[in-house]
Amino acid sequence: MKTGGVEAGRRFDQFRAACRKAGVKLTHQRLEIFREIASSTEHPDAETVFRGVRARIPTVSLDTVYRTLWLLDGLGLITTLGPRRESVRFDPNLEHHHHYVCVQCGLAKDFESADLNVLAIPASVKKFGSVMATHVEVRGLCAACAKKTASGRSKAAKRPRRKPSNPGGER
Amino acid sequence: MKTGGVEAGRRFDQFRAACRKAGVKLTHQRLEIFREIASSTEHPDAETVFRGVRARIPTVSLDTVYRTLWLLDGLGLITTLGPRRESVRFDPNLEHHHHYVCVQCGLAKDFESADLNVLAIPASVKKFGSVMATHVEVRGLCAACAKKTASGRSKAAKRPRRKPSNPGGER
DNA sequence: CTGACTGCAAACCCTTTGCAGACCG
DNA sequence: CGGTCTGCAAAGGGTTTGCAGTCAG
Repeated sequence: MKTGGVEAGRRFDQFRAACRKAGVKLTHQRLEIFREIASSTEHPDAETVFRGVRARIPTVSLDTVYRTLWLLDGLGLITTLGPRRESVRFDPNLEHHHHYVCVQCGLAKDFESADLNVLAIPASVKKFGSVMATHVEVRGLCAACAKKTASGRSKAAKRPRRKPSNPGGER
Repeated sequence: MKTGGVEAGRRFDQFRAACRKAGVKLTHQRLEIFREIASSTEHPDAETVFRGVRARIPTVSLDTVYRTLWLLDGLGLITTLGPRRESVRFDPNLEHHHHYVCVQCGLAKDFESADLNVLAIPASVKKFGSVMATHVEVRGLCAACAKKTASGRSKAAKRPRRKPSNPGGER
């Protein structure tokens, strides 16, 4: 399973260009780690990427994989799925509802919408398995963060490694 | 911010009934932990619930909070947000896309849909902050899990504490 | 050559678990 | 009273970091 050669080539160029621009070095490890994740149609975790890369570079270390993955994330070449490294969050709302999530602080708010409860799901999804529920996640910058950010950098300059925010949300 | 007294009362009754039916004891700690999460409009993590409960029961321990939260989850009185305690997963797909997620094994697949890219978001969401993107998450039981489960219990009897599945997805 | 990068191992944080005493029913 | 449940402390597992040697530019 790998993406077409042409597409892949374009992504590699993007990668090189991004590295150059960001002034980061283009190492063998980084190239292979990028290849591994870019060719994956799944959403691997670090360990999985690690195993894949290790097949070609037996000496890579898991930490390098982590470092590189976050680097790629910082360069905007990949993203993360769901909340970045956070603790599990519990939800007392049992109604069918949707979420607004702040991309910066992780604030999560519920909202309801009858329209969104009955979305038309493409037939192609059926091949993955049964459909039990659908849920919309709206991402944006919450009011509080917008205020804070207004007087500073507009892009997240530094990726928040651990605990990017207050888990409880606003309050 | 707390839910109305009447609503809250109903939820407490539900809680008591569920405990009785499940044969679990109704302890002071559990009651307070339930009160804490049920009255929260946020989606607190265990630590946050812990802090709230500790204000009323100074001797509670964080582990009891964890145990109780998972118990409530098992009883169907609360749910968790996003993937349960898993490692961070990286996504090389930068296009606007949506996800199919298996509730059992955590398999995550991408799918695209022009219709879903342009959902009408309720105006009420605006009050939370800016809207940058919307993303639909379809939950269901993937084909592989459905096959496995076919010959056994239909409900998840035991909550998978750690690493509920293979992070890489199918393959 | 030189600063950035890697690998190693130890540190960290969140979460879970074993055990003895406390408590619900 | 008996079986659960709690609190404590220690183990676990994923992720990050400090350091010295290595490599890209």
